[in-house]
Amino acid sequence: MTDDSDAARAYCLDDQVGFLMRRANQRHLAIFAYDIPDLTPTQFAALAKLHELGNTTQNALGRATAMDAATIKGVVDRLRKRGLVRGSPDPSDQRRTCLELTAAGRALFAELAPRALDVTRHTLEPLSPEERKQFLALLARLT
Amino acid sequence: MTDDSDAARAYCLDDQVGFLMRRANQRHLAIFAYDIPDLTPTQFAALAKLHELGNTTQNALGRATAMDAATIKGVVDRLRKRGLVRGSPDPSDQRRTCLELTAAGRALFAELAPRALDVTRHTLEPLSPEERKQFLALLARLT
DNA sequence: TTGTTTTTGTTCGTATACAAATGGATTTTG
DNA sequence: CAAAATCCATTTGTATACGAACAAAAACAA
Repeated sequence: MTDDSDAARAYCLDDQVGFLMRRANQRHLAIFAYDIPDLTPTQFAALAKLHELGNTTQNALGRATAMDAATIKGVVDRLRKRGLVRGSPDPSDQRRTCLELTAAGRALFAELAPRALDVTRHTLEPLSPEERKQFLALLARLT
Repeated sequence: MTDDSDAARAYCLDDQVGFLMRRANQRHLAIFAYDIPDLTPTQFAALAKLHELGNTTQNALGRATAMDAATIKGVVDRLRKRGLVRGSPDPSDQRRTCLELTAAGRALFAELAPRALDVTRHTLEPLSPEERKQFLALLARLT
């Protein structure tokens, strides 16, 4: 005899999207860390976007990689400290720092890109090719 | 004329599962924070599992909620500080602390459970009922 | 042109996350 | 039983995440 509400009795954590997404993400992060011990997923994302966009502003890179200003700052700081990214003042806007990949940054990205594609493959491995397409299409609509 | 590897040219961050999952999770977390400002998702997960399992050990609760020992400690500490969870030493095993919900914890869970179900609904809102089932089924296989 | 609003980058505070190391308690094993 | 392995909870260190506040610079408005 409980005095729980209906919802309290009906609520099952293991069936909630949030919990499933968190666990799926944990599994993905473990795969990433195993396949690419060199960088964290966010650091690699910043590297990849900087490679894709060419020179960019720090906050713009943050928006392109879905990180807020405070988060992208830390990520860029660590990439700069490792000599993978370089910043120079923007003459047309004194607030901005223009970011670009260093030679080492480009080289590392070229080395890691194929492994990053493997990470995606390994993450989706439990699904059939058809299911992978479905999953990615549905997932993209929840962003 | 670039000297990029094929993979470096083929790599598109926005198409990678990891990036999509991270963004879908961000959207979900924003929905959660809006619908349930009282607790964080992890804190609520711990509350819900403790409600579901009854009295439990701290590490066992961590395993049930997919948090490692260091993470669940912080979560439980904050729940205890707010008087939602109470701990007592386990007489049969001196290493353990037995956790249980307080009356306030049970009351808060009963109040929040229906809203937590709304969070799941809101998160999956962009999908049709059929697509939601598919998505959850596929997602569960990636955990 | 002056005053308002935005944007940029930074800092602070809080909350996950997890690796790694620790000390104490329990269990397993030889 | 004694040694080894395991488990519990904790601590330290690093890395996302994000809200909030900030100063300086730029864009915009009246």
